[in-house]
Amino acid sequence: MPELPEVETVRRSLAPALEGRRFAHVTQRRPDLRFPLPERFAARLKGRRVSRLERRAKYILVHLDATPKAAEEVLIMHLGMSGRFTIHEANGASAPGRFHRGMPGAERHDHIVFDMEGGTRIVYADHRRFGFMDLVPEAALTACTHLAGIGPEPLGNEFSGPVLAERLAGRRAPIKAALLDQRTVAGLGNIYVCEALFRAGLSPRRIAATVATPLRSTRLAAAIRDVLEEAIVAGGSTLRDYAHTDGELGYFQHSFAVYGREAEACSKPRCGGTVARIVQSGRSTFFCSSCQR
DNA sequence: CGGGACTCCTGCCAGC
DNA sequence: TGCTGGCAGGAGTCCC
Repeated sequence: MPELPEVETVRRSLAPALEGRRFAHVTQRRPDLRFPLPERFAARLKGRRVSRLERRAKYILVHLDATPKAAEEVLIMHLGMSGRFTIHEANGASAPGRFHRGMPGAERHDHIVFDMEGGTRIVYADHRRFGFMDLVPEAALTACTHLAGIGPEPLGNEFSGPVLAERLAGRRAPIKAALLDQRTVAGLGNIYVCEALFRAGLSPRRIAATVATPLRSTRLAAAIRDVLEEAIVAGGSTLRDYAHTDGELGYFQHSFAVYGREAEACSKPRCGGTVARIVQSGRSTFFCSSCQR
């Protein structure tokens, strides 16, 4: 399940294959992913030159140059939970590990194929089809339905304890739910919320507004930033469906302190607690009730 | 408007 | 061995 570190890892590996290049041909193998693809999606991309790739929250933004007929546009891509890109270079060397998980017939889920000038082929596969793509005018990007209202980037300069405190003030939801809400902070998902709350020593059940103190919000903001930065360095986490564009796996999952560790001893020195699993708003939450308060 | 429940989809795995 | 049911979860929609 790609969260910010996984999406950032994908963005970085796609960038050299896309930036400065044109789409020679785009093959759309079904009319929709999670949502219908835009009208004439493949035709509108053909011939367009990519200026740069950017990430916002869990979205990859592919900026397209203007043409005589069209203004600058942005291809918005969201991986959902099982979206995966693989890059196949023109020399015939296809990405190793394409079917590394022994997925017979996986090509059934290859929904979009981007052929770039120069011969590089980028395949988007998404067997659960929770991902989606959209094409919007550059001028309308920040106001578009996907991005409007999304909170600050946790790795950006605009994110800090006071900023987080302001966004949690008055919120009656559990802090776990508030952090999963992309309007609070951009890019967090179930895993990194659990890990950040553990590092900050805060209970996931705590009412969000009670975290809006200088001490707690500063501690939590730092924990969020630290865990995301460490995960990016590790190439993200690989669970179930996520893999890099070359089929390689991230390895941050080995660094999880609580996620997926139900009934294990808390890793905090001298804590002595046990990792518990509870369900909050239909999602598993892992935490140590001994040192997370 | 905030918050929670429900929904989409498919693969995988535990349990019978 | 083969089937079934539960689970995984990002984010949109709907309802209170």
